[in-house]
Amino acid sequence: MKSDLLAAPHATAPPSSRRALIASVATELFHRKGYAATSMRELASVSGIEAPSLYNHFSSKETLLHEICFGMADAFVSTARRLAALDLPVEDRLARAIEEHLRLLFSDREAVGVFVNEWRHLSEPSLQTFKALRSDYEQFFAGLFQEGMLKGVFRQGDPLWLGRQLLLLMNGSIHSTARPDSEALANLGRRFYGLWMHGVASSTTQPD
Amino acid sequence: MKSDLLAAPHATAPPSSRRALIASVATELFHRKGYAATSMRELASVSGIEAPSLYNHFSSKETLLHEICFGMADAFVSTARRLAALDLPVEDRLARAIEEHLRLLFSDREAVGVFVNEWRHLSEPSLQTFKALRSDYEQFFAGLFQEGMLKGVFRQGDPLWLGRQLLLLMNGSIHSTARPDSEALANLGRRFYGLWMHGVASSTTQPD
DNA sequence: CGCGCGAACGAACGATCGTTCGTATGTTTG
DNA sequence: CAAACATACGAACGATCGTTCGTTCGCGCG
Repeated sequence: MKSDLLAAPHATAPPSSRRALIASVATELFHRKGYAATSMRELASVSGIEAPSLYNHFSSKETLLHEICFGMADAFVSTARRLAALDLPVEDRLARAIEEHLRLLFSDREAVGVFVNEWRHLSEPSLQTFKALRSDYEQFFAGLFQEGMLKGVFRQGDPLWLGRQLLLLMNGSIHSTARPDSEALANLGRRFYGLWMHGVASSTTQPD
Repeated sequence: MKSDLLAAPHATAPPSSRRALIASVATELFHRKGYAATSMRELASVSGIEAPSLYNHFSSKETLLHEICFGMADAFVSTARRLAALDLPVEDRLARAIEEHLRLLFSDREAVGVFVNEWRHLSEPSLQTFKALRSDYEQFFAGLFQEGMLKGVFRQGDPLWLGRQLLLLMNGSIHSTARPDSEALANLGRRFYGLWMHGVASSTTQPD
């Protein structure tokens, strides 16, 4: 196995090796048309290559999917591990988690799209492993809410539900067309944080 | 063979005609495996029929998808039209919209799953029409937020963004395993409304 | 120079795809 | 009873699927 170029957060930069080019094209096609609706021949054609040559770089179609999905999953989980170790008030850690999640999300939107929508086409045992990683990441967010509730910073509720909903919300942002620069990204993060913390009601109205 | 006798006392909603049974099975398969990954032969097999016989009821595979997607789209849009005509304070109309959206969502989760995830496999011109219906529905929610902002009930923000995010959030609920009864559904609606209105922060903390 | 090897290709494999055709079998209608 | 119709099926169509095979080409290295 060569270097894991998928982990590097460059979306548009031209990959050096042929292998990385194929992975990048596959990511785009899997995202736009779906895994099942993308054929190896089309992938080859867009890559400027013949279909059999693909198998000099990837042993199967599913290997491509595997690499994309687990590349993103590892990135998310390792980010979560890093954030969990931070010594900050829980609401600040939440803000950081939102910010980092969005940063990762926009570092390669197409890969995230595949990660979010196409993972179900993985076969066992990869599927099990993937779900476990996904659950880890959800648990990290759930843990933030749980801790915040214990400390009285957050209203009571189901922490796992809240974690999943927040992730759902952020992941939906990849559908917005504009590619945000780092400033716009920070703004988006504050927007999510504000919405999640205080909702849409004007501050004059009171909670029930 | 008269296998109709077996089809009578079936699982959730016993479809009267063969046509409805096929549509129901197609919905389940398209939802669980995806449109592209579902073959007509498998659909036939699960329906207890041979593949060519399907074409006595539906003229093509895409016709099935079309019927599922537009069936849900029409239901959502007509509900929105009904709600828009209601003479209620805007925040109450939002609560009702959330409630009705959830009700529709859980009335047929599999169809909603197809509606949300598989519409992109429609071909033109249906695809255009579908997107237009979808946009109508988003605009309805955006309109609620816009009106709420003008009246000072809601904090300032991008109404279309808020509308899309709220829909995204609710649509994600179909992944939860439990089938809620009408009381649990009402609770879920209040949960969404509360979260959306006031966020997760405990009421002692203040917005920035 | 010659040897090995990764990378590319044309051909083609067996499987499966969506769909059509001809036909058989009731059931309804005149 | 006969004509008409809806529904089912087996066979099979052409297309395309993921993948394998045998081969060739070009390059680095002894």
